[in-house]
Amino acid sequence: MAVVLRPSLAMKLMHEVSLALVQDGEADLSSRQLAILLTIYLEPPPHHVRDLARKLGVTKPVITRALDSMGKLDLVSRRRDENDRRDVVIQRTVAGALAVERLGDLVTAKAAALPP
Amino acid sequence: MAVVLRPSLAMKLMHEVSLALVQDGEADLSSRQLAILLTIYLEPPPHHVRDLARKLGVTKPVITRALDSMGKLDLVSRRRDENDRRDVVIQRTVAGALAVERLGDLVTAKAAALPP
DNA sequence: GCCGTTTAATACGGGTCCGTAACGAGTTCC
DNA sequence: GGAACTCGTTACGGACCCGTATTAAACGGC
Repeated sequence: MAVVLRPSLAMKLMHEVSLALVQDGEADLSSRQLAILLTIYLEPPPHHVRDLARKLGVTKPVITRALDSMGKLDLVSRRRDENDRRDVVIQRTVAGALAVERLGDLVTAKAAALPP
Repeated sequence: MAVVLRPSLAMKLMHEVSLALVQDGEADLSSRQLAILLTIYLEPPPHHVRDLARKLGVTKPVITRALDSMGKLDLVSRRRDENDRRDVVIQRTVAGALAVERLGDLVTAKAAALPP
């Protein structure tokens, strides 16, 4: 079995988390950027633009631009694949790993503070 | 006690939920809009523009515009307060309640499917 | 070597959202 | 009744994101 979470508590949790993310005004990631970031850090590498586009059901330019934005924030980085130089391998960064870890801690804390 | 959720599981949960929201391509709400929507539906009324702006730490035009957008989607509605006609009271709608409920069900389902 | 395929990136036009500033309507206090 | 204030909205210029279409580089079969 896994995590037991009634819908009313799930909504409360989403509320607390979304409020906290908006209030600190830090990240400012779009929902797609967040989905991309979490995929990169939670699923096993290697990650390519085409895979992310297919997985999220969006076009490749969406991924390219999101990587540009998150790259500026040092949340991800890119490297040419030397075996097939058409490919770009998306890599994790220390700052990105920290940001994902902080998000996990935030959700955990909000979940622990929920009423019974 | 409340919901026990290790950080690694919390991140997995966020990942699943954000992926599902992006993939179905339905709602397309910004993070601020989501925070506003959940506040309206999970905290006791009445809700006013100024309160939401203060709670989220954003300016009032942000709230006005978010209510415009979500009003077009029939997720919220507005009404003048007859006691003080400067005030606008933000009201829930059936479609909005359904959307919030669906989100709660989604999070619940993803949580239940998490590994132990 | 050549041509078709695949990859990521870029150009473009359109839409949305932002914060600051200004605004009109309504209330309060004297 | 008039000044000061509060409330929500709108105007504006700038930034970001989107999907389609196009591009340039690289690969692979022949």
